[in-house]
Amino acid sequence: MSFWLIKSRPSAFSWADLEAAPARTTAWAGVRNYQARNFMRDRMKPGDPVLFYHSQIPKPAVIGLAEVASESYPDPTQFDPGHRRYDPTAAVAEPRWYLVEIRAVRQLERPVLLRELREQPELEGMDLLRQRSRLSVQPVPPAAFLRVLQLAGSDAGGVS
DNA sequence: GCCAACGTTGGC
DNA sequence: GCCAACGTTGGC
Repeated sequence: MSFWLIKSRPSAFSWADLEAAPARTTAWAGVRNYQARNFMRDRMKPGDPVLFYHSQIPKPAVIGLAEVASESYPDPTQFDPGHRRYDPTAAVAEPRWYLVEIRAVRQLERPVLLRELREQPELEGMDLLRQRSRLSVQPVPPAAFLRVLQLAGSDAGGVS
C-alpha cells in the first residue's frame, strides 16, 4: 500500500464538492503533468490512503482523508474538444493522460495548515514542503502521512 | 497581484 | 540538442 497527497484549488473542486459527489467519489480528471500522471497510472491502487489538500487560498491546508477508489484508466477529458483540458495530440487508441477515482473517507477534525507542516522537522522531505512545489499528485512517506493525521487530532483509524 | 520555479513547446 | 518564450502553479 502506498500513501498519497492530492492538491486541489477549492474554487475549482473542494473537499465539500467531493463529499457531495455521488458515492463521495470523483474521477480525478484534468491532470496534465507527466509525473503526476505516472503516479496515477502506475502506482496508485484502490484502497491507497490519500490526503486531500486545499491550495491557493489564504491558509493552504490538508483538510480531508480520502482513498483511491479505482484502478487507473484513460482520462476522458483529453478526448473532449469542448473541455478545457482537451489534448488534440491524444488518440483514443493511444491515450496520453490517465486518472484514478478518489473517494472521500472523512474530513479531518481540523485542517492542518501548510504553515504547521513546515514546523515539523520529521516531515522534511515531503514534496509538498519543497519551496514552490507544484506536483499535484504526490507520494507521502507512511510516517509523514500518519503524522499529518496525528496533527489533525486523529488516530490512524481506518488507515493502517 | 506579484513573482519564482518549473514544465512544455518550438525555432534553429 | 539547445534554449528562449510562454503558460501554469501556488505561496505570500
